[in-house]
Amino acid sequence: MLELAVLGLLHEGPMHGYELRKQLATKLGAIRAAISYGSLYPTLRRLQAAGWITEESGAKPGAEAPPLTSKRGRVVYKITAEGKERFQELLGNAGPETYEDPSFGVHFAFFSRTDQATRLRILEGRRRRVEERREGLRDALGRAAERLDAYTLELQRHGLDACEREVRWLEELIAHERSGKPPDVTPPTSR
Amino acid sequence: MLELAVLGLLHEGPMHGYELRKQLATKLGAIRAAISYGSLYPTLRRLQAAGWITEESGAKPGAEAPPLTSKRGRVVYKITAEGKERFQELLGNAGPETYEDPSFGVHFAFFSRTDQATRLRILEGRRRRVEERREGLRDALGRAAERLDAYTLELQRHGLDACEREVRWLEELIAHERSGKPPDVTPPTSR
DNA sequence: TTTCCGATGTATCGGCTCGATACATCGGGC
DNA sequence: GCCCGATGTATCGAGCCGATACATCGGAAA
Repeated sequence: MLELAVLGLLHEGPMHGYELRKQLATKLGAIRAAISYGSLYPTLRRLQAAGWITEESGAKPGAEAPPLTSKRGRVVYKITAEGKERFQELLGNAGPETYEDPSFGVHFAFFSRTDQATRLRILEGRRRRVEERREGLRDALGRAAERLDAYTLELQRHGLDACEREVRWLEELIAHERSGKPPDVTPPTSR
Repeated sequence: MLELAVLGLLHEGPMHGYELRKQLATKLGAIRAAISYGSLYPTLRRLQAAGWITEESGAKPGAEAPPLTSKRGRVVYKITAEGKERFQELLGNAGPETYEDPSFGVHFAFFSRTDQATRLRILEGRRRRVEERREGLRDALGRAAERLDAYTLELQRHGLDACEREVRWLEELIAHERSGKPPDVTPPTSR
């Protein structure tokens, strides 16, 4: 999940870890408040070991040359050609078949880099999963209503409401997507 | 998080792992579809090592005596007195200060075993966290609106909507809680 | 001026949870 | 008699998190 997000951000330009985390926070702010460094740095290692990204030690040879920090300078990461391929591959793969799947949000956040057919496939997959969960909650509210206390039932109702709302949201997105007109997408400094 | 849920369920009677997972699925259905065995069994080990629960090997000395399974019979877990104390302690502790905190739902699901003051404290804590997240998303939508593409913005809007909805839900619950009248709580076979 | 603090920055560690997998039994339908 | 789905216990590797450590830098307060 982080793999996709990191590749997606580095696709827009080289960055060091701290900056990556901040960008992640705004780009994925709707999914998760912030990414832990305990996840980020190991992910960067994995990506580097796999050859998807490379490390460029801080001091650029260009304009502002002074090595910004004396000891252990900032490490700038850059996506490779293989990394871009990997990114496209990950964009197409739907996440696991669970409702709690956090990767849907990541996929969605990078929809402006995804072709319409894939967008539709991902949206419909998500809809199916949310619908399944919705049915499960409806059953639970109907079947075992007497065996659960009022608070638990209230929680289920709230969960059911959230599911119904998300399904409607997805329906709108799917309809909009099918209508051919992709929304006014302004790809962020797409290069 | 699982610790609280398992203690809460075993509080209502002894159970073996498989049954525990099923009960968990209905009780926490609004939080998480199902709990992985890869989480459940290690949790049972931890609880047992800490002395919160004990293991009663399957065959009861009572009526249906035949050892239900020949090899490796089902293992029935039972909460201890210390376990009940621990459960009450956990009920009072609010989870971490994050929005994604899954333990809020678990706390809520066991509200019928919680005193009203604690219920209010937990609800207000949750409200504060969701409000903070809501403000963060509002800022992001206002401030960096031009720097993000249409899909990312749509995702943020949906997240913001969910936050506002949850705050309203919490407001209602808090008002109801403050009005003194605890909802028609029917504690499930409280013993 | 010195001191202190918050932002910037990299990194590890233990612990929890997940999905996949393995293995075994039981009851019922074909 | 056979197979299959539900029941049942259990482990493994991997991902992610929160806590923690350490270090620098600019500016505000003292």
